[in-house]
Amino acid sequence: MNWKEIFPQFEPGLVELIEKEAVQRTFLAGEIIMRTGQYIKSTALVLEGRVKIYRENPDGGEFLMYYLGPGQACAVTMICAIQSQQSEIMAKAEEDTEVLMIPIQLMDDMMNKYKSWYQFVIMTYRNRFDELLAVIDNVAFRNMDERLEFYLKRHADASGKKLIETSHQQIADDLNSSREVISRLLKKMEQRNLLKLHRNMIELL
Amino acid sequence: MNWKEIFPQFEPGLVELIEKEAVQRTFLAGEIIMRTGQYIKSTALVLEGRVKIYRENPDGGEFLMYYLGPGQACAVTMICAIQSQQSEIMAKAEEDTEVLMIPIQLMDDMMNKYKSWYQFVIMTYRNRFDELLAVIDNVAFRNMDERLEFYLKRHADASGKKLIETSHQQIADDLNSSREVISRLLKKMEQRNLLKLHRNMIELL
DNA sequence: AAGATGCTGTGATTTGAGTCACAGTACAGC
DNA sequence: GCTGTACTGTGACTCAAATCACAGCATCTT
Repeated sequence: MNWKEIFPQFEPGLVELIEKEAVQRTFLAGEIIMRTGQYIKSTALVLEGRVKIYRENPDGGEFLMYYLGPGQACAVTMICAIQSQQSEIMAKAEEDTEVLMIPIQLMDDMMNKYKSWYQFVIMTYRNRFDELLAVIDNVAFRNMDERLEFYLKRHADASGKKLIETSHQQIADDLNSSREVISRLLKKMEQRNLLKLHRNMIELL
Repeated sequence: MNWKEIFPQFEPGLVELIEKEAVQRTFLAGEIIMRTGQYIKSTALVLEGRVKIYRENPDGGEFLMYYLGPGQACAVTMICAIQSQQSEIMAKAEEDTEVLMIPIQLMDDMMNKYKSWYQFVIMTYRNRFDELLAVIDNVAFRNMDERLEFYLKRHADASGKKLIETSHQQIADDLNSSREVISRLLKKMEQRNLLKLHRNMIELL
């Protein structure tokens, strides 16, 4: 997988620098990329696969914030990286995932020298900020059924598939709800012909 | 009110530029500084007073995200400013408030030229991001009583006073709850000797 | 002073969602 | 095949919070 095709907007000097200094790394599905409280030493750009950014709650739930796909980067990593601070969130590979790790020491210099990097960082901030706003909207204003619909839609968008391979329990964790509630709501959606339920799989219609 | 004392970290060249190009403006308590969907033409730095950043919900509530005090700036304004995009949030003066308005055309240049500005912007991003994470934690994981306690504490911190001058209805709006629920919870807190209730005023103990 | 308006307190009821209990089903491994 | 494990479906119950209904107060207006 050639990262230059995924980030075509980067200017030549920047490409060279990344070529020289960055490390490409693979995470297997389920592997934790970053955990709460961990110190950050590099910024991660996603090349392939899907990364789940979530917040761990006191009693074990994994409250989903958003997914990162190819061409995206974690805003938290960037901000933390710049100030070498601790992260407040968890990142996990949902599928086998390739990332490009850029050491934080380079960040300052890159921001100053390469306009295309600077713009990429700003765009990343804005997009992640907007995603957080959407999450807040959902938990603050919507009922579980609406949140579930939103969740399924986003999952499909992020993976590009109509088939969502996951258990009801996993969805409940992501939404900080309970399995029974999700099962019931899914059943209702099936009756409304919005989807079809299978074992470990939901088929959107 | 001299803004240079509030932003002592700004370097001389930057101070000069702001002196020349920025406009100082006063908003009266209750005045809307920015509304959802509005196009942004300048970034606002708070000099004095307090600005409430909130999200309007479909049926009229004002869901509180955070307050901005002297020395702080709105991250959303900055991000939107840089890309001249629409805002997703509302900003309102909670008290009479002085702000310094910096035209967006200058942003790019300032980011490139002045390290102190660049650092200020990055710091602002990070702080606001963290506040949003805290908001998500609260609505996702906490019950109303805990959220109310957090709300009162934050209000006191932001205003620097032990007296919170507001109605139960206003608190309910900020937390996207209902007046009766808040009244009852406040009563319970009063019985636990955490505060004392007055008309349009809550006294923290 | 009388009335109007807005704020607060409190019971009764409803509702969305979480919890408990348990049954049925699909699949993996032996 | 049989068996254990993980996933799913459903009824019954509980609980937090929203809603409804109203009454008492404080403050302002005229």
